[in-house]
Amino acid sequence: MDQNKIPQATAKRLPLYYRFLNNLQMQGKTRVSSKELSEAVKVDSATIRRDFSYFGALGKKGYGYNVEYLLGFFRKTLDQDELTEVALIGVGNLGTAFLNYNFTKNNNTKIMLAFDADPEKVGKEIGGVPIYHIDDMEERLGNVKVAILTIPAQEADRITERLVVKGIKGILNFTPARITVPDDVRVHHIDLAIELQALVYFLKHYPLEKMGNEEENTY
Amino acid sequence: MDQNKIPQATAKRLPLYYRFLNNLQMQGKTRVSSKELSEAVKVDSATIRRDFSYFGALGKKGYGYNVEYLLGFFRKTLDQDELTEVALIGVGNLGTAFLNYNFTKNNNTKIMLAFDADPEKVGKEIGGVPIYHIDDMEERLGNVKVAILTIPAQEADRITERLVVKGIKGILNFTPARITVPDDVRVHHIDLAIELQALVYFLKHYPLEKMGNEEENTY
DNA sequence: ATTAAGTCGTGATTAACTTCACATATTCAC
DNA sequence: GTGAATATGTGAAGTTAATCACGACTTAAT
Ligand SMILES: NC(=O)c1ccc[n+]([C@@H]2O[C@H](COP(=O)([O-])OP(=O)(O)OC[C@H]3O[C@@H](n4cnc5c(N)ncnc54)[C@H](O)[C@@H]3O)[C@@H](O)[C@H]2O)c1
Ligand SMILES: NC(=O)c1ccc[n+]([C@@H]2O[C@H](COP(=O)([O-])OP(=O)(O)OC[C@H]3O[C@@H](n4cnc5c(N)ncnc54)[C@H](O)[C@@H]3O)[C@@H](O)[C@H]2O)c1
Repeated sequence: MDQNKIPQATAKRLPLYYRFLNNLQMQGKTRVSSKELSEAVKVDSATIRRDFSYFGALGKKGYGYNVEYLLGFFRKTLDQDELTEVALIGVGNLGTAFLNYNFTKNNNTKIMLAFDADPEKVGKEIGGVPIYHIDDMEERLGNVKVAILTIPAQEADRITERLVVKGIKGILNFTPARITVPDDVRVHHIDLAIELQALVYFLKHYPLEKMGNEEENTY
Repeated sequence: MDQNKIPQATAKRLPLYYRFLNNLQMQGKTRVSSKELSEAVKVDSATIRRDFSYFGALGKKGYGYNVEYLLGFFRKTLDQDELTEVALIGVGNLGTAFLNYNFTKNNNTKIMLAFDADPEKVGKEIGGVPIYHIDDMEERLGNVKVAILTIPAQEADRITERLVVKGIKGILNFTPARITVPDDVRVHHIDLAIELQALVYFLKHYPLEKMGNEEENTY
């Protein structure tokens, strides 16, 4: 691909920058510095300049960055004009929340369909998204390449296997199960129970100083 | 604190190890190697051995680790016997999901109370957790030190300010807002829209190889 | 007792990312 | 114009974490 040299850490921050630049533009601001951006998104200003520099010289010394220009640049870079269709598997507590939300704000992703094993749920719609039976998954999935997994952990391996066979390439996994996939399938785990436990652990074992800020408090 | 030298990356994996060791014990296994663990939690076996080694020599060469012993050790290290009380702010789509779930499995954290601004919700219970009005937050919060934030983004700064004044030390922030806190308060951002966008970005710009696995597919 | 297989713990290395610090360029007020 | 203020882009240094690779020890089988 074009820019394979961009660090993954940078790539993960791009949507954040993009979102904030959109806010700025809606407020009518035409210009922004890395320092301003830094305060808003809580990322060190040097890191922001470094991140931007991977794409070339986007700013002007002594001036900063032009919001309009930067926004246009990121719109292209982040493929904001192409819609990526997503499937959601498991319409329980979490799945329902995601369907209602559906990542509507300024996004290039949309949950198009959902699956569940519960006949009570099948046939209904939530947030405009139709819910089909899990048995019909293969025939309904079509060309969708990204799935959100919000089923019970013990179902995760079986369903993942089926998703992979059907050609899914990206999975956002909310189950505690560490699923096994071939090398060409990307899985991002979001393990909410662990996030909470880790936060508690850090609070007890890594106390922060009121002043001094040696230790960063977000990461 | 006792073990301030443990890398943050290691600390974040501890709950994961702990959970899997629990599973092993329930299956009646008495012994486990770093290789087996590695396959289950998808962390390199050398990394696992290094992680454990920060706590001393927990294993035996040629044998592996004793499940019972390791589990006992981590129970203490992760303070699994102390309950950390948590408050949830904003009982909407996400908040409701968390209340129903309430991190019940083998956990040392519990959502004790919730707050919302909507009079329809106030006075009810979800998953056994009482919902109070946000106006009563200060008087109800008591000594709770950890909060989960699931309110609309534009409310985030105002509520955060109040939480900080009341003495909250850890916030799990699900809003897209990058909240501002003093140095002694720890915030973990979980930005679900960005996680999805980042996954899509990686799929398009960092294609993985079917074989070879140069690039790790989870992180 | 000897040997082969298994596994840990860790020094050394490599890799990824962040932050410092400053030369350089631009803007703005007067 | 001129000078002060501003802010980028980046080489260099620093930080953190992942991985390699192997000596040392354990187990179990013959
Ligand atoms: N809700 C939370 O706050 C929370 C927090 C942390 C982790 N999780 C994890 O997220 C996952 C979902 O959690 P939840 O609270 O939404 O659970 P849930 O039980 O409310 O929902 C699971 C849904 O999956 C459906 N399902 C079951 N088997 C299925 C199958 N084979 N195919 C398709 N659908 C199937 C069920 O009918 C149900 O609707 C779980 O793995 C859970 O551990 C949830
Ligand atoms: N639901 C999702 O899938 C999802 C995904 C990504 C991000 N988020 C973010 O998570 C947050 C919550 O999302 P949601 O879908 O649950 O929203 P929601 O609108 O369903 O719920 C928000 C809740 O907060 C309450 N509230 C509003 N102002 C309040 C105040 N001042 N004090 C206390 N309570 C107040 C509302 O009454 C409502 O119950 C939002 O910031 C959203 O951007 C949600």
